[in-house]
Amino acid sequence: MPTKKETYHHGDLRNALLAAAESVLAETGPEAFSLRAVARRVGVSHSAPAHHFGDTAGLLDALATEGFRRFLAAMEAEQAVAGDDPKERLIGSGMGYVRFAESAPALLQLMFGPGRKPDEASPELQQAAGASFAHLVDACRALPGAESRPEAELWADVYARWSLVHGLANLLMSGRLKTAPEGTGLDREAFVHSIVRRIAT
Amino acid sequence: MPTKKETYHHGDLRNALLAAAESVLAETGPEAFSLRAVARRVGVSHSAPAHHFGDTAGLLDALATEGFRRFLAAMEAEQAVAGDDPKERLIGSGMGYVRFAESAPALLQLMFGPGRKPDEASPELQQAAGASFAHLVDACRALPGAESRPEAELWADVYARWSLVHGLANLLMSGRLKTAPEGTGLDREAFVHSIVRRIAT
DNA sequence: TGTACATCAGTGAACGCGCGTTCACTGATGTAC
DNA sequence: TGTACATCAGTGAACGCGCGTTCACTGATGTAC
Repeated sequence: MPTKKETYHHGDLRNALLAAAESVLAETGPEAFSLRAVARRVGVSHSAPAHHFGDTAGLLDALATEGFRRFLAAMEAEQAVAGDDPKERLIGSGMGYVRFAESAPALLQLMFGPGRKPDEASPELQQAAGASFAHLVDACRALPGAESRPEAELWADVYARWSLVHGLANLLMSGRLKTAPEGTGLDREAFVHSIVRRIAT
Repeated sequence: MPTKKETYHHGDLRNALLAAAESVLAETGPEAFSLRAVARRVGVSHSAPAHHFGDTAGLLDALATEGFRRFLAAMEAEQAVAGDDPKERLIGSGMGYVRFAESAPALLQLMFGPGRKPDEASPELQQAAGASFAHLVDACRALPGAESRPEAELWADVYARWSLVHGLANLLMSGRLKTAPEGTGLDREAFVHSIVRRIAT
């Protein structure tokens, strides 16, 4: 009586491979990423991944797609907690963005990093990424007074907010803001929040 | 009579290797980077790079150091052109930041990307990176009214500005802002400038 | 309910490749006398 | 000015390694009758 079902067929190998790929990416970095390393982690033959994803790019593409879905979910969750005020909701989304970056940095790097040009991605990936962008645009357009602003300024607002939060996420991920600067009297979380809050001004 | 001096000794192999490393990084991406590829490009034996840099990490560390120096020079140059007004000078630095990112994206990725944690870098690299950060802080402290702001807000200003410009640079590099959005009536350069300008508000 | 067969999921040996590292070497340069 | 010798810069063959890809295979599952 085996503890696990030790069947020849895995049953959910595709998802297991995705999860393992994320771990490998997080633990060993993108340089050391390989299909064989992923297969090894799942305990499956090294040629199994190709069955599901074709090649490395296929696996990473699928992983990035899943990443964007979780990313959007993280922003929506924090936004929902923030209540009804459009400003607070926008700030909530921003905090969701940053928290996702801290909880899954390797994934965010994969999603936004170089080498994965948006227009070369699979349709699923493009759609998932597009939904995240739409979320941001909606949150900006919901701000009071947004409808009366010129289009050029509105778009500059959108990209400035995106840039700020995206840049902050990257600085945090690359270890450039491990603690709040001395003299602020804030802990890191509060300091980060005080920066993110500026997207709603 | 050979066209070039075909001496056994290269003469300036170290710099030639750095330049080649940058090209390789830019053209084939960090995944395909290898000491052998760099040596090949310079036309030198594959074991020559190890003579100068020890290993891959040593070469990349040296390249990142050079990157930070050029990065700072780019910001200082644009700042100098901007004139005397502290706001305009800050905006100039920001534009220098963004332009450097567009002219040498692979280098900026190397400098700020994951895997090169700042506190594991060589002293030269840390110093070059520190000088760039100091440049930003100085530009912020030179703004009118800066001396009367609370320390916590001043630091939040610094990091918010850095985040915005750094995030914008990354979005540009990853191909997410190839043209200004429709309806803005701006070209890309002007749109980018309208975003960067917000760091001086 | 039983049987035959097609399809699907995963195996594992084999291959060729580019990599980093090592090491004995050789050509060029600088310095001491 | 000439010679000897140490040092430095770069060579190239060899090695072992992990990789992606290929391919004939086998075990499990589903479907038709």
